Formats: sequence, C-alpha cells, structure tokens
Amino acid sequence: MGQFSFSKQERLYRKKQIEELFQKGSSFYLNPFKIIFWLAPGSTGVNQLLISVSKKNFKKATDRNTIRRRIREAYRLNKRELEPAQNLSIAYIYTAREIQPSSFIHEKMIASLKKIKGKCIAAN
RNA sequence: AAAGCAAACCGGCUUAUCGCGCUGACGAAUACCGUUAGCGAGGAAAGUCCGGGCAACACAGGGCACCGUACUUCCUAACGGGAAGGGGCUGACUUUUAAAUGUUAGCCACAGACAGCGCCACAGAAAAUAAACUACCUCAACUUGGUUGAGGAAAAGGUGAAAAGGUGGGGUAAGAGCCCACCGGGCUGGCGGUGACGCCAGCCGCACGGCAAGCCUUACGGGUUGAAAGGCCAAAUAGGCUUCACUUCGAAAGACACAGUGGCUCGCUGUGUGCGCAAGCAGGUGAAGUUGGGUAGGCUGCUCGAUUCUGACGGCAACGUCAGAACCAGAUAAAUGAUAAGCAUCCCGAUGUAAAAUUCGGGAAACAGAACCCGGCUUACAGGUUUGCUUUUUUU
RNA sequence: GGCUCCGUAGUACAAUGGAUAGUAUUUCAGAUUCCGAUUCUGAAGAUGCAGGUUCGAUUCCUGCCGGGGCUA
Repeated sequence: MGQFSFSKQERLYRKKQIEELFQKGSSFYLNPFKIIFWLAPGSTGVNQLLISVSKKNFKKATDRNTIRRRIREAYRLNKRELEPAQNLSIAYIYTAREIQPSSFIHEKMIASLKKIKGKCIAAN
C-alpha cells in the first residue's frame, strides 16, 4: 500500500461499523471539524476514515463535493502522522458554514491527527 | 463602429507531483497484490413538468365514473414537444380626408355560449324570456305659464367592462331596418385547397351580449406500480397454522354440528353428537400457501443505444432513408480529484505613442455534479463566436 | 427515488371572483394613575415571486421559489 494512497479499504463504508463508531467513539471539536474516533479491539493494520458534509449547511452538491475532496486530500497526504496504523475508525464532520481553502484544511488536519494519536496513546 | 433584441453554437488549454474508479494485457494469477495501457460529468448532469423504453403484477368485451389534451396538416417510439400552414390581435410602412386592401415584425391554452344549468358587484330606466320609469308625439277633458286621462312608438336618457348592428340619407304627427346606400352579420350554393380555411354568386333587414383558466358538451387518449422494480447467491433465525400426498401408531375412529368472539378467514372458548372398555380422537416426512422471525452483504439488472460523427439522396421544414466510420462514465456512506506553475480571454494601473503594438504588476473567470436509459419542456448561467432585425454616430 | 398537501400583518387564523383584504394578539403614540398593570382611544403593519384568463383575482390557470407530511 502506497504512502499517500486512499483506496476503498481505508474508507469507512459499512453501516454496522459506522453505527458502532457513533455509539462507542469519543469526540472533540477542532474548527472547522467535529471529529469522532474509536479504536476497535484487535488490529487490522488499516485505519478507516469517514467524511461528512451536511446538506443543511451546503445546499449545492458541487460545494459538498469540493469540501469532501479537500478533506480527503488533506488526510491522504498527512495520514503518516498516525503511523503505525491500527484499527482506528475516524469520522470527520465539517461544521463550518463556508468553504475553507485547502491550506487551512491541511493545517487543521495535521493538528487533529496529532491530537488523535496523543489520545490513543493516553488511553492505552 | 457602438448599443439593444431574437435565434443557433461554444462553455478554457498545457505541464509537473501525489491520488481515485472501471476495463484490457502481463507477472505461477478469473476475485487479492504489483506493473502497464486506455477511458472517466453537463448544456443544462438540475427541477421532476410531460412522453416512451425496460421490468413486475393485473386484464373476455362493453358502459359509467375519474384524469388529461383541444385551429389544421404533418414529424415522431411517444408526447402537453417540434415543423409548416390557417385565423385573430397589436405595432410599423405604403396608400388615403379617414378607413379598407397590401407588405412586414411580434404575440395568441385558438373546439363548442341557438344541449342545458349558473354568474355578471357598484352605477344605471334597463344586465338578457327585452322594457316598469323620465322625456317625445297625437287626441280628449278641465282650463289657458299647466294638470289629468286614452293612445302611438321603441329613437333620446349624467351610467357601465359590456346597452341590443354602425354611419349617412329618405320617411313620419313623433319615430323606428319602416325604406335605401356603404360597412358589419347570418343562411344557401358553386369553385379552389388533404385540411383549418379562402374566393365568388344569390338570398335574408338581421332583438336574443360576455364568462367554458364556472359546471358542462363534443372528439381523442389513459390498467397499476417503479431499478429501493425484478432475478440469483451467501449469511442468519424459530418456528406456528392451513390444505394436499405418502407413511407410522391403532381393533376402529383419528370426526361432525351449533353458539360466542371477529369486518372476513384461520384460530380460540363453550355446548351437543359420533367413534372407542378407557386414556383419548394423534405422530412423522414432503410440496404449496399464509403468518411470524431473521438478514441489511455480494452478484445481476448496468450500459451498444429510437447512440455519435461524416457524406449522399428525398422533403419548404420538423424529419426520414442509405452508405461508411467510431465505442463514448458506470460510482454505490457514492470515483471522475488536490496542489503548484504557465498560456490564452477580459478589466485596472504603469511604460510607450499622433493612435497602437510591446513590456511589467495586480485582479476576474459563471450556472452547476451522472445514480436504469432515452426524447422533449422549464429554470439557472461569467464570457465568447456567428447570423438576422432595429436605433445612433462617422466616412465615401 | 416516488407520491401528496400547504404558503395571507411579527404570531395564530378569516375572507361566494366584487367597495379601502377582516379578527385576536403584538408594536408605537395618547388618555387614565403619584408611578406601573388593567382599561379606553388612535395609528402602523400582510396575500411567496413572475406571467396569463377576466370588466375585476387572496380566490381560477401555468411556470418558478420555499416549507411540511406519507412511503421504504
């Protein structure tokens, strides 16, 4: 698996897993995101990501697409912050009301990933 | 040349780095992995307003009801869409005292109001089977500036969206299509046109409005549900009941009727009858149906099609026929991207000039994201190209 | 995805196609009071948008815009 790849394995798409994440996971806010994460027992060696942009805040499908793509690129290029990969499920919920530039999202993504890693180590 | 309107078309490009989806090839290799090649959002993908394909279910035939459409002919798989034509309305030009005719541009949900019902506020004498009232004219009586009665006729009446054919003349006691001319209208016939309709001739003096985007009438069309349709597999769970067939047990029977509950069926409860000495009147397997429970994962449907491009021919056109070439998204918590740089377009400032070109810096670049697939319609849209029309200015 | 209903003052509701769109409440001003509340008087405030039918649309028709409900 490549260093910057983002294949289907790394996406969170199963309904059961999503429900599990939202029920058991812990969350924190880091502008412009709300982040929910959960470290499942056992290790598959792959972290899984879910990106959500509310239809209530962005009526147009194009706007939602651009935000989702920017967040995805930010995660893809910076995911090595979480090394070594474990069985982590993360949900990024975009809470800002306007479309933020890529540089801003990248910056916040790095900060949030570091925070997640710190919390996981503390829990263990 | 500029501005406006209408129609048609286009809707940025290139490179680098890192990525995503599908398909093919290769690597021990049909599913995972790697390498590599190809392809990968729109003119509206949108709204979901129409129409069709496709699928499942339903269906003798006819009628009623309900919904939709509405000048004619054609195009089409079909349409509420499109093309051509007809008619009407509005504006301009020509002509003219003015109209009509003619030319041209734009617009029109443009069937039926002597099949029926309903509505037409306010104002007004009257708002729809024509006329109560005022005023007009004639005669009579009383009387003399008038009043009353009888009759005539339907012209005049500050309204109103709409007033009962219009204008002019004759006629009369006063009037009236009462009569005449022109215009308008209706009916009949002929001719032309596939048809809507048009033209011509003759006849009728011709009271009877508007609204069907009020009910309605006529003609035509419409079965219902939608890809979360439908088919297959995996996983998981808990079976129950009914019917039928076979079988086991048994000597045989292994049932029947009525009532209650209930919308109905099954069922449950009760009573009676039958079989059996009595207990008791069953068990199992399979198929179909039904109810309940479970599963929310994969494959298929799924993208080659009323397809796209080019050319020829037919048609006024919409469009059709033929020939050749091409393969052009198939995602599913949902791919088609992110970042950086450059080019082209436009704007602003500077440089420069008679005006430009050039160069430098900065900025802008829309509407918008496939979800089974097509044909339309509607709505949104920076900027650009072409064509046509109108207006203004300049030059010859 | 499909089906269906509804948009009227700030709010909750009315209004056969027919005078200036009505009622309650809210807001503002005045009166009453020593000051408030209550009460009384007056005022302000609306048909979602754009077309069409009609002499005349809140009402009828068409197209947009916005909101709700049902279905799985």
